[in-house]
Amino acid sequence: MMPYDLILSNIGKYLTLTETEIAFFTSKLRLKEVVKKELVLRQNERCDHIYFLNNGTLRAFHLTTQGKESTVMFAIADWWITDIYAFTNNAPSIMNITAVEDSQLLSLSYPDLESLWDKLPKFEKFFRILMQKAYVREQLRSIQNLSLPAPERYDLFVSKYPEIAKKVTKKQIASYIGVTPEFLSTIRAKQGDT
Amino acid sequence: MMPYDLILSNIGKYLTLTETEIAFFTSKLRLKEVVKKELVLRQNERCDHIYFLNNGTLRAFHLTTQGKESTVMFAIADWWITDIYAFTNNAPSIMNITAVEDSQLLSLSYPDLESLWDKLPKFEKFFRILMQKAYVREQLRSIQNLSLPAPERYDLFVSKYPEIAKKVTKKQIASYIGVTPEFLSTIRAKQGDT
DNA sequence: AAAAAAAATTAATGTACCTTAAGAGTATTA
DNA sequence: TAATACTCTTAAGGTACATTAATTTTTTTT
Repeated sequence: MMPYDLILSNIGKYLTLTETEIAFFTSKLRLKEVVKKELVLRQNERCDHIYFLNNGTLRAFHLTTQGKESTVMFAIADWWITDIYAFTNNAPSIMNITAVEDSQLLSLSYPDLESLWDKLPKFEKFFRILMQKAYVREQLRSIQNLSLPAPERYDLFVSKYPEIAKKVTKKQIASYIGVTPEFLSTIRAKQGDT
Repeated sequence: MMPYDLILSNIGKYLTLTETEIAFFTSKLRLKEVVKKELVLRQNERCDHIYFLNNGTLRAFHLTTQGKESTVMFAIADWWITDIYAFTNNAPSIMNITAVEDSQLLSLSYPDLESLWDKLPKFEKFFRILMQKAYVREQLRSIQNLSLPAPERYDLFVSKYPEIAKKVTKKQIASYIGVTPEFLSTIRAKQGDT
C-alpha cells in the first residue's frame, strides 16, 4: 500500500484534488517511522510540524513540574496530531507526543503548510474543517469533564473510542479522564468490568 | 458608530477585503439586540447561526438533567460565539446562550456562511484561523482542568480574562472552572481576595 | 423606597477521589 | 528463562471539594 493512500482518502472526504495538486501536496510530506516509546515531540521544544498517522498509536501528554501526566489526546490511523498551541503560536511545546506502539506517520512542516494554503486555497477549507471538528471535540470534552462524574467519563471514553481503549493502558485512559489509575481500578471493579 | 465597524476590523486582522467583498459580507449579517437574561439560544433547539458580539456579554452553559449548570464559554465585545457542536453537525444544541447584560450582536446563518465560503474563499482562511484559535483555547482549558487544582484555575481565569471576570458573577466563574460557588468563596477567602 | 430575589459568604458535615503501600499479574529485557 | 520493570488491583487513611443550611450583601423588581 502506498504511503499516501490513507491521507489522500482522508482529504478526499472533503476536497477533490487534481493529479497536479496531489503531486504538489505529497511532495511536502515526509514519511517518519517511530518505534514504541519513541518521542515524536518533546515538551518545551518547538513544534513546527503536524503529523498524520498512517498506522500505529500515538499519545500526547502534558507533564507538570511535579511530574503529573495529563493525556491531551490519543491518535490512531487516519488521525492528525500536533501540539496545536505550539504549532499555532510558534511557541515552546506544552506536551510530549510519544508512540504507544510502532507507528508510521507523515509530517508536514508549518512553512510547507503555509505555502500549501497560499498555492492551493482549497487546503484552507480542509484545515478549516479539521480545526472546526477538533474544536467541537475539545468543547464536548470540556463539557463532559465539568458535568460528569468519573465513572461516566470512563464509560463515555470507552464507547466513543473503542479502538483506542483496546490499544492503550488503563493508566493512560485514567490520565485522559482525569483520575488516578488506582481510582479507575475501583471504578472498574464496581462496574464488574473485567 | 456603524454596526459593522468592529466585525470588519476583527476580520481585517487576517484578511484584506475590497469594497465589493465588504458589501457582500455585510449583506449576510443581521443585527440583533438582546436584553439582560434573554436567551440567544435554547438548549435542544437547532443552532444554525454564529454570532459576533458588538457589545455586551454573553454566557454559554450546558444544563444537565439534574439541573447542574456548566459554563462552556463567555463572550464579550469582539468575540464570536455559537454552539459549535450543534452548528457543525446540524444537531440539537447542547447549550443555552444567554445575555449576561444587554448586548448587541450580529448573526450569520449557516447557509449564508456556506455561500460566503463558496463565493469568497478567503473567508475559509478567516474561519480556519478562528477555529484553530478556538481549538487552542479549548485544549489549553482541558490541560489546565486536568493538571491544576481549583485555586490555580481561578487565578488563571481572572488573569487571562480580567474583563470578563469584572462583568460576570462569582457563581458563573465557579461553574466555568468546575467548582461550586460555596467552594469558590472559601478559595477567595483564603487568598484574602475581597 | 420597600419588597423580593439572587449572589455571596460562612460553617458543619459528607463524599468522591487521592495518596501511600503492598502484592499479583503481565510485558519487556538480559 | 530468569530478571526486571511496569501495569493493574486492593485496601487503609487522607484531603479537596460537594452538600446542606443559615446569614448577610447586593441586585432587581414593584
